Amino acid sequence: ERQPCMPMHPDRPLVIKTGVQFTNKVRLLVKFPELNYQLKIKVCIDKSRKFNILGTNTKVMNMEESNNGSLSAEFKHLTLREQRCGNGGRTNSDASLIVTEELHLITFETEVYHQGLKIDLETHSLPVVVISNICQMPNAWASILWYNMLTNHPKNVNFFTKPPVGTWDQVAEVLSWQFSSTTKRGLTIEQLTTLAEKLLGEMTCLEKAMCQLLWLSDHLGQENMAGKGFSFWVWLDNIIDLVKKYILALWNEGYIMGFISKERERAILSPKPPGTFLLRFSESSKEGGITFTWVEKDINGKTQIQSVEPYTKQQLNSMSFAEIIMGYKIMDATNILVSPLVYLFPEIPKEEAFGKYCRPEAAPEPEIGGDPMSTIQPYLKTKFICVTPCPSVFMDFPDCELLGNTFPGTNSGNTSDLFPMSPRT
Amino acid sequence: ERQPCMPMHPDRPLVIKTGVQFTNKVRLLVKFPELNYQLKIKVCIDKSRKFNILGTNTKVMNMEESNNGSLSAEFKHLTLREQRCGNGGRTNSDASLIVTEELHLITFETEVYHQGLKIDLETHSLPVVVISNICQMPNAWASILWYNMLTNHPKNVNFFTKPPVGTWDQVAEVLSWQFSSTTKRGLTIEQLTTLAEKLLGEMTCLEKAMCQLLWLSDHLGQENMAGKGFSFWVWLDNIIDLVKKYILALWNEGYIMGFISKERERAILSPKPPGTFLLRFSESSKEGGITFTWVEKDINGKTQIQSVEPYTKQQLNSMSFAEIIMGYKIMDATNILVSPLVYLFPEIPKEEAFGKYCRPEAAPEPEIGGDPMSTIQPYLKTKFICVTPCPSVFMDFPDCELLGNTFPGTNSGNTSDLFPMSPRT
DNA sequence: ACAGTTTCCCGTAAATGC
DNA sequence: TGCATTTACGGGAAACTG
Repeated sequence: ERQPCMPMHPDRPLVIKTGVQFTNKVRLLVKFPELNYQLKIKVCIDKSRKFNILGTNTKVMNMEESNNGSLSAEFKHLTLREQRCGNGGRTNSDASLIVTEELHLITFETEVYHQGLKIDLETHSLPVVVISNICQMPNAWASILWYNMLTNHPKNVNFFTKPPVGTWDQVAEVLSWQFSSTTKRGLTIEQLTTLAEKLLGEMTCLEKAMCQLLWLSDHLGQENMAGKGFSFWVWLDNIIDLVKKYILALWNEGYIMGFISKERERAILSPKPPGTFLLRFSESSKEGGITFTWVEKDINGKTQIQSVEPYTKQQLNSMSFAEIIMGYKIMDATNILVSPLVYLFPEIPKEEAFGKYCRPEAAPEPEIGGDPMSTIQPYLKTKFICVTPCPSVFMDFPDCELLGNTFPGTNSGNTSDLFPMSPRT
Repeated sequence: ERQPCMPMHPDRPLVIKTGVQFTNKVRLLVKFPELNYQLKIKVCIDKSRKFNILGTNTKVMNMEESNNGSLSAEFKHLTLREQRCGNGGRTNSDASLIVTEELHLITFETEVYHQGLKIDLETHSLPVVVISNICQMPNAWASILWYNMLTNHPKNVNFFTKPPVGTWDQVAEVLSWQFSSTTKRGLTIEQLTTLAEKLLGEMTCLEKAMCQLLWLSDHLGQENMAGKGFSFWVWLDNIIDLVKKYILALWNEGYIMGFISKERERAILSPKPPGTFLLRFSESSKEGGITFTWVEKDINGKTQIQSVEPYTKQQLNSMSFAEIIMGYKIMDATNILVSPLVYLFPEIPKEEAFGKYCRPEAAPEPEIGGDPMSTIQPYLKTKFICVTPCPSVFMDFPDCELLGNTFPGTNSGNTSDLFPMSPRT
């Protein structure tokens, strides 16, 4: 017998969320056709924390048509439920570990009778991490990656009590794979270098290659994320999610530089003509944001590097990023809108890069079912244009006062209705 | 003994969703202090469809401190689960009714021994509707409203096999109450009249008052909603939800006319000066939308009535409606933005009405943690401005072609990344 | 008090049943 | 096949619990 597989989240095997169905399969590697329908397999989970497996947890092995007659048993619709003991609380034997570093084994047990002799057989999955909420996925998945990157041991559930260090090369490969496995593009050397600086701090390339990375609670954890209260993995996962759900085509095209430090950004943009811009991810936002940075000349002819506040999934829901780029305008003192974005770095005209990803402008057209006799106009189509007003034109928004009060958080919506500011008199 | 109460959704008692906790309470109206801790109550549900009650379903009555010593038992953390029978399928005795019209009774049973005589006592809740998904709530709640509007019968579970008709006056009161019970404002006569026209078609006021409304499958159901595939109740519920979550303050102020026909809108706006506008709900969108309609003069001096495509919750998430109103612009042929909105009907300057609900403009400010030595600019704040470009300036968006292809649905997001249009050559 | 963790449950999407 | 209904589960928020 041998290693079973453990799909759940399609892209995140070996992480199981309580209450969510998972599937797994055992195969008998040695062929014993005569045992067809003879082996009854039982799935269990280790007892370090008390989980119950719900669903049909015993099954008889049978021959796979597809796989040249080897015996297998597939368990579907299994779920895990934590058994809170009477007095409550976690029944964790190793309370020193946080949940996402706690490793568990799914075991498969059976008995074979051979020449009157009972033989107990047992095999198990690779270590799995059990989570209770999807928000634990990024860290759980990081644990799976770290384990499989650094050991071939099939069942070292105490791996994280003393996690081994990894080299930057190993980490870089794994990071790039997070992108290449779910999009058409992995990470470039430049992108990886930016991430390395984030994780390792400033050092030379040679040093980086030699450097050994520590696990979560150290370099990859909260501490190195400048006390922002979320781990590197959470930050990166949200970016991967942003890429997959909102800007996949642009990412696949290679239009998104993404990971680039502000210093390097300035260095490569400064020599470029005004209007040259690049796209990069927000470094500070946990939820994953993307922004553009461009070169322009100020009134004195001095080169300026500008960025807009990063766009989040929230905003990308009502407008695609390509459309935001194409439509973005700066409002000048005479209320004229001009786009500061002309060439995607190095020198691709923005229309060439993003035009094809914009939906066509809808021409005004009578509303369906509208009364042809009436002269009521059809609905006017609205374009949300992202505009950055120049300070000199704030007077165009008469009642919106110009306060120093900057609230850098994202636009959280409806609170202004619930907590109206006091009216001015 | 008497009627228990049945909270679940705070505002929607008597609707229970399977798998969601609910609470109920029985009180003994006659005082028998000597029975304290003597009466064991059991909760059950009728057997018309087979539901199981999960949770602690027996409890002993005890004295309430708060309620001058009457006996009561409160059941918390109860949930309902449908027991699918072996062969699958609904075990509904009355298959003619749709789920949201199927009424069930929660019963409370107990036994009293009095002078050696066993007395079975039983009471029950008002009829409840059991749903399995929250999307069934609007129709389920409508059933509860209809039942309680038209009968005092405590347990007529077959009510909807032959639902009685209601008068418009009754319906109007209930509709208004849907607003007044969760906001500070019910419906005006004008708003109710619009709804009446929607439900009853064109008729005089006198006729309306006399008119009797039929239940769901007839006037209040899909049919009268012009084959749009959703019931009046779903439409109205989404509007109530929109009001509560996104425009509560504006609603409470009475700024939202909301329910007004396009004809009446034209009639009241036409005599008004250009720039006069009103706010009304979308009539065609299931998800609840709100738009503004204004008067303007075209180049020939002719009065025009214009509306924008309604804003949905999706869009109101990233920008409050007050801000949308304040910022909305029409782009003229010279790229100048002008606001067509000046006076909220009848003649309230828009700044006076909506200014206080706009968040203050944030002045540009260095990013926290930014390097003071560098000349990298802080993030520029973005304002999403809703702009309606005039046809003559479509050339300002060079690669967004002007096609006749109008897609009236809401902006569903990221599809443009997944299904890019083919590039032009 | 507080942080790590789990539970609750809406709302969308998919699956299922009739 | 199509429609009615249920199930699945991510994600935000509240509740829990040492």
